[in-house]
Amino acid sequence: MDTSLHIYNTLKRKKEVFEPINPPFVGIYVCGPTVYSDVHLGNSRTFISFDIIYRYLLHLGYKVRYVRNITDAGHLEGDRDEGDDKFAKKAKLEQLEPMEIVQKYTLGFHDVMGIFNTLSPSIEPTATGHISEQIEMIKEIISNGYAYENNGTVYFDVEKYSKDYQYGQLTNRKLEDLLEGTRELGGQDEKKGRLDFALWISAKPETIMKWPSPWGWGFPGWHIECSAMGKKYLGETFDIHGGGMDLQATHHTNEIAQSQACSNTAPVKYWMHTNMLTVNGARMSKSAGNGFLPHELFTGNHPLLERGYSPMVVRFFMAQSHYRSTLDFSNEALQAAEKGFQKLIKAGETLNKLGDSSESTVNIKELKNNCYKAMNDDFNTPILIAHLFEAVRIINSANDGKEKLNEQDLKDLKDLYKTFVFDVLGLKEDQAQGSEETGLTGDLIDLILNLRLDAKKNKDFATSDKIRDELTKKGVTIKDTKDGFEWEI
RNA sequence: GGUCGCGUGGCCGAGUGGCUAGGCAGCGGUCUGCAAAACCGUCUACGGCGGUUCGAAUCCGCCCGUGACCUCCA
Repeated sequence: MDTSLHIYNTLKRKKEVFEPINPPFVGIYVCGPTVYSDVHLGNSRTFISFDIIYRYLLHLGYKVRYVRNITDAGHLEGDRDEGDDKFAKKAKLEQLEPMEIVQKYTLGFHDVMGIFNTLSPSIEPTATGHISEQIEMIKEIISNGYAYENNGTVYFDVEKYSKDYQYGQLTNRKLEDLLEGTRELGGQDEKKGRLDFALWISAKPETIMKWPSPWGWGFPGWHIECSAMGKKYLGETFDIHGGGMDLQATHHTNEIAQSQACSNTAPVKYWMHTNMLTVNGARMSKSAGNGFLPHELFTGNHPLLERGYSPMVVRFFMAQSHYRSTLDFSNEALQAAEKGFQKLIKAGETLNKLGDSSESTVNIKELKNNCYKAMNDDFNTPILIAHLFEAVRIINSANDGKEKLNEQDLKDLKDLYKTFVFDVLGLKEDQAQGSEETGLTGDLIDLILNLRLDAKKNKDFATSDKIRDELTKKGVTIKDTKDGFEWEI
């Protein structure tokens, strides 16, 4: 059986065996957020997906350099390559400095990533911190003849480039088709070709964020930052480049073009794209106005939500679908995920209390192999989770005395949980709302439940049920066991 | 209009040319004073019409529906 890791490569439109360029090192670049507004849940999905990919690569023993940029300049609205970028516009709106906008939403982004238990990237470079690298790259592209300057703005010459390379290879599009689908030029445009995009944009007198360049004061185009920073930290050709599927046709296509035009090498060996989060079948996006913010989800403070869901439930919910599939968002689906997540975590707690047996009625080795098989097949987390629920069944059955686990089984199961549930899927126990209770409250609940136990022994069920009902109303869940009770808030 | 996808049981969501993922919900049972939890069993689907095949939900064709991208968006 082939046990090597397979990755679906957008460039080839098929799964390929993953062979790093310089093993054991792996370079991975993921397009990070544009920090001019709060990240919504759809954005989060991409970063959670790549967090699991990063974690699995680490688990396999690769020395991974994970680069995820922060776009803090140069991102224009619309297709007009003029005027202020998103940060300056937002700054005017909120009456702040552009860099205050950047700071505010960068911190917010990191906060959300922390809440979702994602690992920090190895390097998190910013566009504004790499202006000179971008300028150098643009100069190189111009001298290679694939870009031209007009009134202080530099455009990438797509038609020229297409004579030597395949421009639309990532999305399998032909130049003629692309040209057909593009709208007419506005008239006062300075571009030669309608597909040409800006590498450097000349500043207007009122532009706030601008830098000096060989072409005068200006700011970089959006696509060049990722090419420049990927090259700087991971080399001219690196292993994996990831991002959302919406970036495929434009951003990543242009990244490839820039790198080819600059260095005459393909920048990336494996392109990976995560699919969109949808709401009622339509893509969640900023512009559509159907975005959920993470904190709205946690608190339930949103018109479409009946109540809140914890960050780990959301993470589990996302891991239950494959990263290349769309995932639809609904109360019902979240509730199902919540139940499943709790079952998984509770079984993990039960596992720690199990005693071993001299015999074994289960096959943990096979289970473990199945888990690896699932992850090796293009990070198939839903299949992994299906296998983990087999572990749940085994644990709970053993707890009921219906399966027998020997010492090795217990060790292997604990190891399985640590590896896949916690290290790879990146799940952790939710902070129960009541976990910060003082010991006194817990003692009091124990006291009350001990009184209830006495009532039960005396067959005074009216009293025992009353106590249970009242405590349930207060949010304390009671489970009777053979000779006692368990409770949680 | 062009490119690329998708259509799976009540819901979410994998996968596969024959061996009926998984979670949630439902139903029946075991356990329990009753619950809860847990376990066992049950329900067993692949848009429509053709074709290839011993055999297709899985491959091919057509049709219908739906989505993404082609314009900023993870």
